[in-house]
Amino acid sequence: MNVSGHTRAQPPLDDASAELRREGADAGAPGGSRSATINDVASAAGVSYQTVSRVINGHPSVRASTREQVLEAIARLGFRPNRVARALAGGRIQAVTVLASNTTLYGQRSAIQGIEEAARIADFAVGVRVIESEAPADVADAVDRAMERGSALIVIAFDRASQRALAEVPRDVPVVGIVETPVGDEARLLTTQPKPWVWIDDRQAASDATAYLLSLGHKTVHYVAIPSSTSSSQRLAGWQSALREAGIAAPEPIAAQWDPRSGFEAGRLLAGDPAVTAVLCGNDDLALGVVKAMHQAGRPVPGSVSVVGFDDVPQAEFYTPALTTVRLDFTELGRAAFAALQAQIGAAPTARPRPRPQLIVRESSGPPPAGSGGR
Amino acid sequence: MNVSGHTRAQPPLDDASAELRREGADAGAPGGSRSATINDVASAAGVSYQTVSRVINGHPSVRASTREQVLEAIARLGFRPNRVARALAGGRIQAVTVLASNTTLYGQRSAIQGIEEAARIADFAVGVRVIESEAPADVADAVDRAMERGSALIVIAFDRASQRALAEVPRDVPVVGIVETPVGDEARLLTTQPKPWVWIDDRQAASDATAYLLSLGHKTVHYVAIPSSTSSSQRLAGWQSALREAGIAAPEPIAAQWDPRSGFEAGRLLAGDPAVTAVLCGNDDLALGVVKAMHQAGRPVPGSVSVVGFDDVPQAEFYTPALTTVRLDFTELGRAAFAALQAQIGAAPTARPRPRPQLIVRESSGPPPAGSGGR
DNA sequence: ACTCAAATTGTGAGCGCTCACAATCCTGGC
DNA sequence: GCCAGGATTGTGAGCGCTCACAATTTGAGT
Repeated sequence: MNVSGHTRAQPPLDDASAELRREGADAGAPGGSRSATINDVASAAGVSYQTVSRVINGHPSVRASTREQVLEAIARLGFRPNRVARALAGGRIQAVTVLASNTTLYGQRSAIQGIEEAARIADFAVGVRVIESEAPADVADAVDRAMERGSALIVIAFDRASQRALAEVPRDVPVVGIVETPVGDEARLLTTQPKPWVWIDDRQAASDATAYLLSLGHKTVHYVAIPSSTSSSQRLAGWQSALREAGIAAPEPIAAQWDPRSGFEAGRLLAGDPAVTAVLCGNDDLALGVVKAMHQAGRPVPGSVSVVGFDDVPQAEFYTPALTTVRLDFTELGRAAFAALQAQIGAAPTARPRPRPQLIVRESSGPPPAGSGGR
Repeated sequence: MNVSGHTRAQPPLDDASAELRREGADAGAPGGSRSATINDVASAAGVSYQTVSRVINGHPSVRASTREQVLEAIARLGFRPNRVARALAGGRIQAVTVLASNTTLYGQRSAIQGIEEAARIADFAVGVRVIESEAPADVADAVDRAMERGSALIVIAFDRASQRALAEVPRDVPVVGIVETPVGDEARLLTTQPKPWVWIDDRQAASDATAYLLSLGHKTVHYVAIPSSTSSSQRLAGWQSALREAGIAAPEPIAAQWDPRSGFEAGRLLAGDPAVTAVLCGNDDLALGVVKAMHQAGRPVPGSVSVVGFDDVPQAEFYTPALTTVRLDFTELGRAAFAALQAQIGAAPTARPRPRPQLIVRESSGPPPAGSGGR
């Protein structure tokens, strides 16, 4: 790794890079001097600064002709309202901060991507703040910082730390939680105490995936679970219910983390048991690890064991074998979260379609081996 | 997908969630009323607001005893300086915005992760802004927005759009570019015109990886390239130089994108040619696609073809076969970028170690098949 | 033409903090 | 014991914008 430690050149500028600079800049900001303020626009348009403020905020009672002039001056001066000043003065919120415990896991990063995209369209600034640990102090700190005046919050609450963070957000701050499918008490509570939460309902999908494996002839389906913020997730519940419907007692789920290594370890455990012929995994990384472990244990996938994941990461199609998995559209979920936030702060809520999870059958699943299959 | 469209409950609050709220909050912010300002602290400590300002900014000339009192008042009131007001008043910069063309690709997302981590430690807020397209207007817009007063910039410039963005940042804005290894003219320019850029020097690594494949007995090594913002990347150059040193004419590199599908297509192309026994890929996703294509074409990896990637994504170890690849520490690169930024804006630059790329040999590479190998 | 309300515009104040400067306080030296 | 000069503290002003309100202009109605 190479780090050019030099400080950038000071005012005496060279022509080469100066030439590059404004090449293709949009209409505004001519010259390059300090950007125009609302006052500059006001005097340029011959109105008061307040009128300009009204125009840029879409206030109704401004005469059309006046608005025209102001708009023209804005364009001419390349004026851009200063978000910071706006926030200080207590204006409309124009920023979201995403609170998450991890920005690299597929679900979370995809959600962030969706939020960023929606926010960009709505001309919101987006901030990101990672919650360092589950420790109360860290959680409180993360919330405090993220809240800093002028920003709404979206909390990706897929684990304990972020779940706590979501709970700790003061009620006067606009917030939307991206959560696991509410279950049991929580779900019931939601009907009486609606909260601004969004989620992907994966119970049915988990059930479908399980039923699919069963239909292939497997006697049972094992489950390798991601950590759940709630005591029992709906993903797990869906798996259980499908098993129950088929009159099969659910085996003990294997508790794992989020990463492939954890899946690998779970896989090693499972590989030793010849009764294991079908494994449903909480996410694709886990599935990848399980497949690898099976492989190493001399149990080909799908020949000897079927493995199904959750997420459908872009790579899943190209794994060997290509992974059968449940597609979860986290990017869309992120967009939905942002839409919910807009609804909450009064901006027109763009109703979003609700794509459902979908089982994508590929190569990693098939009938059980002749010897052990058939029920 | 389920979206609870309800707005959050208004002031009439329920005890259950109220109980959750401040549970475990840190020392400060008792009660929950509007947070304390610098003035509250000032009167609580019996000094002027300016003295408080001096204390929170670590100004030297404040009597120790006074500082004590102020600090005590700050702690007692749970005061947190308001970042927004601070930015408005022209104080020290406390925010970075990361400009990138994509936040999900491994390199970029890892860099963002590193930046976030370093920024969090330095108590900086971090924003993210995606550059929509290469179009000048979009690029300019992204830069304009990101710049909005009070924020420094880090541009992840791995492709054309972001490279343009980097070039367009006005010179009075603190900025650090995360770039590809400078090459040719650009590298020469850097010696005279040092810029605040950081990069991972991957030329040697590319050369090493190529030499490694050659040492296994392959007659040549093919290269599947990621898009490069510079006309020729150092990754490509390293590959070429290793080939040249071995007295081998470099075959035409295959131009690809960043994604596995693109690698798959390149792989199909390559699979048809029996002379192809070793393929170096610009990243792991490409390698994954190439492996898949080879597999489908009946050319086992590494039995018939060796495939080597770049990045060492966390999954690489668990691919089948486990991927031989060059580990690139983008997270550390992100941290370095932030450190460079701090150096630039005067904050103490934490010198960062410089990890180097490293070839990780796993299962996807081996000697060429008996029939075609040996040189 | 004249009144009145509504529509439109302008004024005052301040968000919380930082600059630049002026006003104090203290210390030593004589 | 008095004064210079630095150390320490305080005051004034304003960042760019938004509130709340007051002032002005309209237009309808009679």
